[in-house]
Amino acid sequence: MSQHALRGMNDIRPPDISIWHEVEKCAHEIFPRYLYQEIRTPILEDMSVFTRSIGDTTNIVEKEMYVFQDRGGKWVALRPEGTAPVVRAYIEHHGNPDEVVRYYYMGAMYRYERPQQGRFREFHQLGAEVLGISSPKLDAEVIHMVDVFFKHLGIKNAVLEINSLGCPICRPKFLRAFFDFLHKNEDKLCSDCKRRMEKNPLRALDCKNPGCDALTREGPSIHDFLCEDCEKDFDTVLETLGLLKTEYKVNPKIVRGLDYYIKTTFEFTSNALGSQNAIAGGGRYDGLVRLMGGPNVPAVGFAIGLERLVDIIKAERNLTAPVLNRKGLFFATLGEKALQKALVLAQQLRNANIPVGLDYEGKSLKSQMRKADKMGAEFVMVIGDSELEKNEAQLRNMSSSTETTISLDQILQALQSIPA
RNA sequence: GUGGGCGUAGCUCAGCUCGGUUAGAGCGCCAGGUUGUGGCCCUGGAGGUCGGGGGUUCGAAUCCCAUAGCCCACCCCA
Repeated sequence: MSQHALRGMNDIRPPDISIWHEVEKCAHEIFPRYLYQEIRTPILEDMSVFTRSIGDTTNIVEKEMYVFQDRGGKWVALRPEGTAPVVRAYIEHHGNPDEVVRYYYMGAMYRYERPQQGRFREFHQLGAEVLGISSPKLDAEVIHMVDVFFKHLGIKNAVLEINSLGCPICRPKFLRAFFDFLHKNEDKLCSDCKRRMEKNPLRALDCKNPGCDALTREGPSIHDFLCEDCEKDFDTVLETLGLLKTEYKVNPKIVRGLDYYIKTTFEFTSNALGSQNAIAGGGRYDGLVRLMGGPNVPAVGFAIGLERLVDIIKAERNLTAPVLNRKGLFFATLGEKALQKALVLAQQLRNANIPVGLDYEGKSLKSQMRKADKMGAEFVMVIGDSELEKNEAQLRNMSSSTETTISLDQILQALQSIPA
């Protein structure tokens, strides 16, 4: 244990890596159907990209960001989330606010937190942002796309919860009423919520303490304070979700941890995880582009937590044992000449997209057969002196344990003529 | 930042309560059993500063202390 990856940072290796590949492939397949294009932004940004956007009093900015000065003295930060960098890139490259831009991204994010199940200091998000459309129908379509993505991966127990946080016009009225309510009932609140009351009262909605939970359910609801626009838009979102057959649960307690969200907010949760049960979250953030120095452009986005997603996929699949289907070929050679011949033939097969293994050290045939079996080869080609003389080899089918003699010049044809 | 749990082979763990000869098992890995044939089986082998450090003791994986780490939960979030 002399060297260890940093706390909260993990190596992603086989066999898990294949699930990651699957998830990535699925994203590249589905998101472009909705006209999203991939964007890759730097992992490191000027610190202000995040402090200005996420909100000074959020946990992320207050104590979770990896921040340091580079050698030139500039304050930089490892990105703790994906939206702000995408917005920064949007402002940098797109001058026309009438243009609709749709981006998706995936990559590592960093937050200095205490690790626990489903939460790490380096984690990966798959997200998307749409800039330039204010219609709530888009909100619904974005959410629907996430749902489609999950279904495509075979995820069954993801639940969508949705809410409206109101806008800068109506939210302050609610906040005042809610604060008054908390203040009146201060003696019933847990110590954490007493603290939250002053700083960020909305957070009390999120409290899992049974007493606070029951209390805030009795209190004023954001939905009684929504202005006409917000209420109409929220109805449209729900209506459109119905149209698209996406099941949802309205939950007035969905409060997001970043300050820039307005109106529609949503989370997908799963009971297959531990206490970190959110697998995706997002919402509308119409004011952010302006706030970051760009034009006044409406926007919607979301992010999916990939570690958690992979966890769920593993949990849901664990019931069925994986089936090993053999593929590829292993050259079992006897003698230096045969090995040389195999090295050359191996390249031909690899060029034809066939996985090929061989032994370089002149091990016993038994040993080579074991290697072939372990790599999961469908065929083994045995080449020895007698075969070399006749320019042929024994082709062994590892599933049926049958062997045929084939010409060394016709390996490719022979392999390709066998139905997979 | 707060609380609880855990550290012995690549992996999963036994041994620790009641300190005592070369620290074990299963799986995995390598080799042999058939000097030209895999899986099953049999035999053998490699692999461990018992997290690192300090202390008690004739003697510490085992008892004590303090450290770094891992896990889980709170906080918060993906």
